[in-house]
Amino acid sequence: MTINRSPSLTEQVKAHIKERIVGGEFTEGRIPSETVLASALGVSRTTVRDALSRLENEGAVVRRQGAGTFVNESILQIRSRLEAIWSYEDVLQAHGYTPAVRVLAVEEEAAAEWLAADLFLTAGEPIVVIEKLFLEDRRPVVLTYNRISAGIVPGPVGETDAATPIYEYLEAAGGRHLSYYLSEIVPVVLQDDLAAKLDVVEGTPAISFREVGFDDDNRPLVQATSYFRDDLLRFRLMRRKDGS
Amino acid sequence: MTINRSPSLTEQVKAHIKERIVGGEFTEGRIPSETVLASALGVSRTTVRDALSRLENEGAVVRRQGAGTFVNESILQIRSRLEAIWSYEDVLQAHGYTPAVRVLAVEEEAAAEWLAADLFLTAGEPIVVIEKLFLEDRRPVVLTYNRISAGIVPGPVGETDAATPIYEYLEAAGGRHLSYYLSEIVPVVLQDDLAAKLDVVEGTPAISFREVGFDDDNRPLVQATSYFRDDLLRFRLMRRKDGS
DNA sequence: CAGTGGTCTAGACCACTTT
DNA sequence: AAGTGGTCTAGACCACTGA
Repeated sequence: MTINRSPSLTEQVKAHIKERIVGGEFTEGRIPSETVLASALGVSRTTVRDALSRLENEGAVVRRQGAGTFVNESILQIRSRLEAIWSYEDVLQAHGYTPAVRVLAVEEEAAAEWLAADLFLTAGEPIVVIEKLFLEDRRPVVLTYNRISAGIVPGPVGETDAATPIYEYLEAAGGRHLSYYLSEIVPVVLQDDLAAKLDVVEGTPAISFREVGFDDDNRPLVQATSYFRDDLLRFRLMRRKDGS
Repeated sequence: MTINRSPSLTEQVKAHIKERIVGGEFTEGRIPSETVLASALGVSRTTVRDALSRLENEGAVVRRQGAGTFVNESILQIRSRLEAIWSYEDVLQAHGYTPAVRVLAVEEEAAAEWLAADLFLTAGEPIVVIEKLFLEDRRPVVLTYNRISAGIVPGPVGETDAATPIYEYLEAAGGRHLSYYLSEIVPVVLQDDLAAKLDVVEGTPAISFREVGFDDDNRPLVQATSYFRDDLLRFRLMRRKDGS
């Protein structure tokens, strides 16, 4: 491991430790002490602590005062961690599928009441709706509707634009950085249209996300509604006592 | 604000800032700079940074290099943040309900195959199942099944034991500290028994959690399955780019 | 009691945003 | 150019765990 700046030392140390973790180097789950790591890597203990804190936040390790720092085996298995999902293609890939995207529709509409409220617009303003289907090989897994104010992406939205992940597109076309989603988890029963598009029998229960994506300044950028095939993709989550 | 140890300085600084946030003191959303806070509170900048980091992890504030630290208004509204939920009574209270718990059953059973796998037992070992219903005034909102190895709580489980939050009970009766849950989010359609207990018409879609609670040593303590009335309690979540 | 992580300080420099 | 958060150091002491 060669140490230089950018990415930061802390980030490099974090990556280094993570590598050793996934490499299975710490067989009993115990990670070397902070002092040992610091002197081995030639950095201060503070830097090592910073790196370990970030790994702890991700759930990769657990620290116990007086005892040591340990690998969190159970969390490493999870491939679809709800908090960490940003690209459905990545998620499908992590599940061993060969993902594909199909753009079903790109339409301009007038913002409905509820949508206007979500996006801080006034009802009737023009918005763009992108309807996409994510597939593993041939079977549909996720159906998404992204709704963006036409003011954010002035040009017409092409098919290839629509096919790129929404946060990339917002960055490229709108120059806006998608920072976080506020998501609502809603149970639904798939009927008619939705059942047909996801290729399931009518009446199949499914999870639906209704979420709003914000930029760094807490301004809403996009409203998204998604539907998932529970038999092909099931979400997991770590809930910790501290609430992080 | 008087500063003394225990809780730690950092924790006190964090609490202090949080108070001022919820008190609406930072009207434009801007929090004083780290240097200003440090000298005003008579602590080092490191301590202030530590406190702010924790607030950032909770989603309460956002930091932007070169610009400042800002209150995250949107997250403060959320009353049922999925990651932070540990007691359904607290959640119901936060929604303005008057919560109540009703213990429907406490039974001893032999562990089924799937449960044994979840709890690292062998099939057939004795387990205790606690069935509880959480109500707001008179309407049922949450139905939970907690399954614990009988070896963890050797004594018989009384009605009042069962009524206490599961993590408190495990602490008191079993001397085990519940550290985190690994949860699976499953869509279901409420039928028969479940529909009756939650007082909804058959065929109502609902969210269900299937989760396993672990202690600090990554040992499974309890398996829980829960069902929610979507019309009375809907879960929300912040999904950030970094993945924490 | 030795070793671990937790807290805290004071100070330096850097990267970035804003004016 | 001034001010902000981001990184990093070296060192001290404390709280806790485990042998």
